[in-house]
Amino acid sequence: MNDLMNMTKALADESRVRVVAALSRHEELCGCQVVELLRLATPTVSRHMAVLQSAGLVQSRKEGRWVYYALAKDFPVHLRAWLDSALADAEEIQADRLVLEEIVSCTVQDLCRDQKKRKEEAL
Amino acid sequence: MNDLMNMTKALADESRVRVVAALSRHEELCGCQVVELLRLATPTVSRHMAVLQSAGLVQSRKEGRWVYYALAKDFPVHLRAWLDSALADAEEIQADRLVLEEIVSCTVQDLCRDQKKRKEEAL
DNA sequence: TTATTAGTTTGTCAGTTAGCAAAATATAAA
DNA sequence: TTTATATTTTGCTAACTGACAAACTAATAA
Repeated sequence: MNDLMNMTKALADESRVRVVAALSRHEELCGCQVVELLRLATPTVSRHMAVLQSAGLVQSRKEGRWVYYALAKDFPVHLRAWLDSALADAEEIQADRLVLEEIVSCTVQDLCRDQKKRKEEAL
Repeated sequence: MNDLMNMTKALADESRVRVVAALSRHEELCGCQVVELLRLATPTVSRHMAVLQSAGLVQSRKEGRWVYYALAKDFPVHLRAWLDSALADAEEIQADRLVLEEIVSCTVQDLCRDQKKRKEEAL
């Protein structure tokens, strides 16, 4: 029961569901790409990813300075089916899909550089 | 997306998941039976059932003084499959099953009478 | 080594939520 | 009508959660 509750609680947040939906289509996303998608502060995103990981819904691997996230290999099949059908025509997810195409069309290096620039301009 | 989030938030509470699991096996349960199962204060249970209903996971009908709850007719199929498999051998749910057998073995009238007695003794 | 940078951890604040008691509502029984 | 009773609503408190900034870690680059 505890395992299930960790999952339901992880899914009780819109940002985290959006990440799961994104990973359902994109195989792997690195931290800065998720930051770009959600447009939340880096620490907040890090927290969200930690919650998803400790719930067993997401796994990660580290490559150099970057952390790549993916759906857990044993992501519950029925859960995925439910999410897919429930989100099939959700506007927010469709918008995310467009943003994601942009995000993955450039290298993570370029993406990080752009983010840094934006952050500096915001001061 | 909003519909989905209402569901995930409704399921992000152990008591509410236990109720859904109970209704997955018992077709209909009245309010006092749910109180008996969860052993929470009546107002608390009423709140939980309201959350489940406004999420569209549970429906209710009123019969005299009693309110009977059931899983919503259009309860998402894949969600149900996920919950069933995830809770198949959860200890808490197995314990609930035994309690439920007791609960449904007497009439709601008798159950309410017992609850009233217990409440008076607690003063 | 020193500087840079992707990500995490910590501290704090605002908003949300589960819990109960008490009051209110609705329906049946006397 | 009055009483009893099953459930809901309201008001309150304590615990939890998401957000950010600032400090910290880990790993590459100069």
